[in-house]
Amino acid sequence: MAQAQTLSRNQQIVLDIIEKAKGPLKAYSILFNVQKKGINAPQQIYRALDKLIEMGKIHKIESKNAFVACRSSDCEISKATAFSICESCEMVDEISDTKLSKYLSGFNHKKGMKFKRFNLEFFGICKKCKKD
Amino acid sequence: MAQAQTLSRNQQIVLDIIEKAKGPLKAYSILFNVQKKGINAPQQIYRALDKLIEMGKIHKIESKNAFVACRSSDCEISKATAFSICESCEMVDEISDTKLSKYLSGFNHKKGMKFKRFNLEFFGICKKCKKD
DNA sequence: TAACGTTTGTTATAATATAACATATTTGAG
DNA sequence: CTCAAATATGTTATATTATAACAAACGTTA
Ligand SMILES: [Zn+2]
Ligand SMILES: [Zn+2]
Ligand SMILES: [Zn+2]
Ligand SMILES: [Zn+2]
Repeated sequence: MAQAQTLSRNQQIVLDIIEKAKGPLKAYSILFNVQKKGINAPQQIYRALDKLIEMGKIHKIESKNAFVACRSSDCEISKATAFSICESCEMVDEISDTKLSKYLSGFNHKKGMKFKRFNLEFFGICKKCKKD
Repeated sequence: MAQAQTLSRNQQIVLDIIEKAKGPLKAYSILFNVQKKGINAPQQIYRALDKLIEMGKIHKIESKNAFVACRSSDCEISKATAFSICESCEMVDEISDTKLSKYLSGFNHKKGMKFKRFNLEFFGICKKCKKD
């Protein structure tokens, strides 16, 4: 189980950067952004990322190998995540839709497998990019 | 648009290996398995994989960076994919559920984004692993 | 045949992620 | 408080995944 709230120094640094970002961040771009703060090695980034994911503070966008802050608060500690992803500008938006979440959480596999977690990624072109 | 059916030599070699496999295969493990057939470089594998994905013959399991053959035939050329993944034995099963697929294909984002494609990955422990 | 698109081969390198080990810091039971 | 356990850090090296760039061969089809 993850600790309640207190973040360690590196975890806080990494979380701050991800929360401030307008879009998903990649691990090495985080690394380059924090080298002035004394973090020098990928391990330090990946360890912080792992913990932040466990705590539900951030999510990994699997199709992009990138990380976003959780804005949703009801995504049940990363057990039920859904995102919309613009294929043009790379924008990622966390989808917080109770109906969708319930539908998928209740979905049962024909072959009897009980699911503990899911991740859903939608792709398209966002409104902003359509105008261009 | 992808070509109708004819696969090139390398594409066929790669597809054969993926279809024969019991589970998802990683690009470099495919590479090691085909070196006897004269394929020597990652590029050759990745190029074949890209084309096979376009044609809907295989899918990429994003959370595992691995590839499986399509068994479903109605997954609309990789525009609507869903998988169940065992976190213990790494087994991957393509979910072919019309209701689920329709529900998600019809899902519309509150912010007006129209989706062209989705990928859904469920995680749990499969029946076989539960027995152990 | 000539032109075009597609596939192949090849070398090099970029980007993403983990292993392994030594230290330091925090936490909590006794 | 005090010591032991758990957690976090720093660091070097390496593994894994993926793409860039360029030259040559092949397969259309006009
Ligand atoms: Zn969330
Ligand atoms: Zn966009
Ligand atoms: Zn399929
Ligand atoms: Zn299993």
